[in-house]
Amino acid sequence: MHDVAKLAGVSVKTVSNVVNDYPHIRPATREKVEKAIAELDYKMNISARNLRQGRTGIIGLALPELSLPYFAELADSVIRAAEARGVVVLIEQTGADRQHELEVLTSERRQLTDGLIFSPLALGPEDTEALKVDYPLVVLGERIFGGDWDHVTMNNVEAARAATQHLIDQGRRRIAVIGAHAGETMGSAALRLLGYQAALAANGIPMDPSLVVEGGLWHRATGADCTTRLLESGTTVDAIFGLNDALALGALHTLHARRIDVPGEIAVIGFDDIEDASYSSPTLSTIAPGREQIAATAVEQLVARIGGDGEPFRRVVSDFEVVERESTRV
Amino acid sequence: MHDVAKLAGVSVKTVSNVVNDYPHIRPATREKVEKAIAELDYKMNISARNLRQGRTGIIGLALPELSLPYFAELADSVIRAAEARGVVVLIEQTGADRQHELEVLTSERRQLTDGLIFSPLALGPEDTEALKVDYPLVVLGERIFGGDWDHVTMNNVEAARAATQHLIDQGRRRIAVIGAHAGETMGSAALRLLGYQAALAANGIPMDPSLVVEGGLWHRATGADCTTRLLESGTTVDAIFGLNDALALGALHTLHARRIDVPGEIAVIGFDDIEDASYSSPTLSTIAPGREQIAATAVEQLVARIGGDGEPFRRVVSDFEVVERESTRV
DNA sequence: CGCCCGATCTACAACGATGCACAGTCTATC
DNA sequence: GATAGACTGTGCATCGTTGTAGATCGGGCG
Repeated sequence: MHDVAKLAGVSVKTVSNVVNDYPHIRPATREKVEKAIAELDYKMNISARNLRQGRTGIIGLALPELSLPYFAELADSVIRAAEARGVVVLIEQTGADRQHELEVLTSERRQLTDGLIFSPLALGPEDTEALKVDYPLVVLGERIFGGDWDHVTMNNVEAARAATQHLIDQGRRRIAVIGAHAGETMGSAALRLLGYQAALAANGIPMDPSLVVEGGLWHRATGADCTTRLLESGTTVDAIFGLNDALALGALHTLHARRIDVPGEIAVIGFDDIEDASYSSPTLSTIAPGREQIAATAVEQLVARIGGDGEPFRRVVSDFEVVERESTRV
Repeated sequence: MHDVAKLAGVSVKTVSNVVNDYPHIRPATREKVEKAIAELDYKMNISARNLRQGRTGIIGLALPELSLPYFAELADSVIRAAEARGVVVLIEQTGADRQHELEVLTSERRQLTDGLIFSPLALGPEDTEALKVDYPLVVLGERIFGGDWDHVTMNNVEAARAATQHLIDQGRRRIAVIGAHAGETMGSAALRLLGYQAALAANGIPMDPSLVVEGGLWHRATGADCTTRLLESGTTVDAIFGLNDALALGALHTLHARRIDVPGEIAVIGFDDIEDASYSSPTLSTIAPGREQIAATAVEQLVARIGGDGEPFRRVVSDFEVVERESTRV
């Protein structure tokens, strides 16, 4: 910048003013400076600006792991949304481990980022305190509610109810759920299960515990495994609601292996609308949770906070949609 | 740091020396300083250190898009490998657009990263010059060869030959390829096609142009579309080699929709071994390209360069493996 | 006993940008 | 014609850290 100033015959500060679009500069001066910048191929030193301004232009995104398609697609959307606002994204993987999730909040890396978008999977209501941090934070998902931070989430209960209702509308009555988490009162599993129960109740269908299958990590392998256990339990089933798409895809896998017709014998619906859902065999009906909307809202909110927005903390609930595909099409 | 120094009764520089493990410090002094650090909960200002040292501890990872499972899984591996070496990863998506890929190389963001791991998909040999950059760069993939940079790649020709040979070993003779790129001489498409041709030649099977189906982007939709065109062309087919897994999964989708038995009528093999391949119906045979190894090697090499390694540029070729699953199991 | 050397610590000047206060130079306005 | 107020541009201090050179102190050695 010093060299540019010398070449243009102005002060260093004027060069700074030009690159920062300070309004009161004569066109002639601006032109001189810009010419000098071009001639020397000058690039601003970001580290210096960061030091001076106390900002880095980087936001953190903490999620379980990118191998899970839902999070990969979420990261994709977040990166795009961030780009549109001129910030870049540093991704950290927590592996859905509670300790690791807590570390992310206080890690040295928080120094490097202006704020954090955090999608916890292992934290619970007992970790509320840990989320009271002194930097801008936007929390995604349903693990923890009502704290002093911004929250972008979706209406899990309503969406799960809609998914279940969709199956009921097709005449299914023995609807199993796979991927439940016993004892959980918060979190996607609990909320989606609530929606499932609400739909049954609304239609006067009794809830049968043998149709609720526990399953820890929401991977395909878990879905496949849950389905095997379900079928081998001998209970009657005419539909399966996978609490996410990976589980549902795992279910399709098991059903296919056992030559059970989908949706003829058993209909299947998932949750998340990951890309795979459109390409499985049969294609998977699911809930589209408004991923783009969640990402855009989260980034927008975070950037506003970084910019000093002092509004009260907000909770944004995104829209969802039932997507009907082959796995439930009669 | 100033406050810590005052509290500990030493100079600022001594505090700096302590946190940087400078060897010549009396244990008593070190202890005093560490106590002060703990008491004040002091955290180093990374921006200031970055400015002073001209390093950020961040490496860039430029790839087409995270929605593509192969790249999501690659990013996952790269982030883990980077973490093991104490650096963090900034991901940039190029959308497989040539212009965008060129921009990534000169972007202002390169200031923020100490080096770049770059997986181009649209660049070609004519862009060799653009890759001659003044920061550490490790290139992944097969788009461009033999330049002045480090390269981590896999043996595409051999792997594709092995995949094809696997089909031939099962008695298949009318083996189609989907996802070919006409006119390309470099890049995964061209190399894998070479391997395919080599396998046919080695087994005395004539190459039939009607079995080579063009397809631009290697998405599932493309694979589904290619397969439809292939089947409607009326040519005889008893196996399909998808140049990547997404294409092969798309093919499975179309075959399923048309009620064509896999592998009974048509066997299918892919390339990449993404997680989906284990959970499709039927499960997909494929080539496992040693993703972890590629990621680890790339990060290791980049970090070495950043550390000032001045060795000649290296080209590392990773191992691969044929993974047999249901889609080719007789 | 004096000198040299290593261990230990300190002062100062950077790294490259920007906020602030201030000095001129020009318009409007009365 | 004087004066307030907007335009333009400058110099200096400063963000928090580390490299460099140098000060101080003991101990070993000839």
